[in-house]
Amino acid sequence: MAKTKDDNTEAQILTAAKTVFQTKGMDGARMQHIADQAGINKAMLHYYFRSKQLLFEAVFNQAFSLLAPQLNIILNDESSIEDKIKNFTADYTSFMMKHPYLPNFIIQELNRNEDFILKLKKNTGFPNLDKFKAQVDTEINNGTLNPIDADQLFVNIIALNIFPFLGKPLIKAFTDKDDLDYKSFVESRKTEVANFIINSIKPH
Amino acid sequence: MAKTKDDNTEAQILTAAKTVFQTKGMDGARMQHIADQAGINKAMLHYYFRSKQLLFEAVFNQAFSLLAPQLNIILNDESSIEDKIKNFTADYTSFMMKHPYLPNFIIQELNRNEDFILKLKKNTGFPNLDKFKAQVDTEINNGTLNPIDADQLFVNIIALNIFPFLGKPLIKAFTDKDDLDYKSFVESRKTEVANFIINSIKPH
DNA sequence: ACTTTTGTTAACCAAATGGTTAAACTATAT
DNA sequence: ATATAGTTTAACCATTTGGTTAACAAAAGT
Repeated sequence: MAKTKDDNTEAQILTAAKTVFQTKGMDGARMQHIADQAGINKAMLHYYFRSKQLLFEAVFNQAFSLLAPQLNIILNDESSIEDKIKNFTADYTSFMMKHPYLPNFIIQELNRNEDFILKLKKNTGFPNLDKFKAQVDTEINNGTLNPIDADQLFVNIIALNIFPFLGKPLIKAFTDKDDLDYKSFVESRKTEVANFIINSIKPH
Repeated sequence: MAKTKDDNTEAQILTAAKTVFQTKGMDGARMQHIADQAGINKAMLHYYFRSKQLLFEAVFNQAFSLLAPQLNIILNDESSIEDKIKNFTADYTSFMMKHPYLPNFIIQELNRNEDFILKLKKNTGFPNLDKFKAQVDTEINNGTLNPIDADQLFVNIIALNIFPFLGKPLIKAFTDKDDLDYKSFVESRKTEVANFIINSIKPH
């Protein structure tokens, strides 16, 4: 039984839609498949969400709203850059190990429809780099950080953390790991990645 | 006249199919769209490639065979790790700026069908990490490299280089860049990324 | 010349797909 | 109890989609 114990039908639909959209993508997902997964009639999907597009958007927005708070660890926290990187790397990796389809889903759908992110950007709570950039510049002036462009550093941090979830099949093949090996490989990145970054940007 | 048309209908189809599949993905691509793009009748697609699946595989294999030689820069070249990283970062980024849909296409389709990479792995010329790993270990023993797991280093290198092409819409939104800004941002990564990595792994 | 093979097209087809409808069922309020 | 509003279902519909067919055109053998 894929059916979760949700009392209301709307939530059941969302749960099923999340599973199907995140694994198949918008184009690969089928309304009938979502209905089957939720154990209800296909007409209910339209009764509650009107169209595939609107159901998809509900799922996408929910997925994105899970991601944004994760980024605020690195963007709007009060600790030092070094601590932020350590915390973000550990927290983000833990979080994504629980939601492995999330990164690929978001990346894939944003690439499919570039206009889509404009709507998200209008939301309050859309991640903002201002504070992070100011802090990086301050620490560079203090001499506690090697000179680096804050945007570049930010991209490096998220690249190192997100890529293992995007490129899992590729990395598994290149490094000859099975699923279990890969899990512990990612697990060890919780500290490895932070050390790798800090080693590069901290003077010594 | 005889040359332009007769010579390469098959190639015209492949070119059109490449464009459509790489931008829309397998599920989003339409045979009619590919035929229109190639300026030919839809039945020709089946005449030359039998099915959507086989046409897709032809495109995918061709795309993957473009990627593999790029990786050999870092895997099977004779230079030092430091030079390899510098060369790979510059070359790979230049190459991907010319084929911006390639990374996302490959990642997306490998995630859609995990079995797919098993076929690729059987090909001769599938990237192999053995030499790279041995070299990393040697340089660590020589004291010319800080201790690091070769698999982790490899993933870090490709993550930092590939991610800007996968996450372009996301990064553009976070860092508030238009397409032109983004292009020069990626351009500067040709050296930034190499320096970032080398700074982390070279003793000093 | 003519026969065979290869390339090309328009028309067609069956299945799948997102979406609709009208009727039936359920709970709630009066 | 009965009317009302909300919920659910099976059957249906129009369109899209990958794929086929049969006839036709152009080379290529012979």
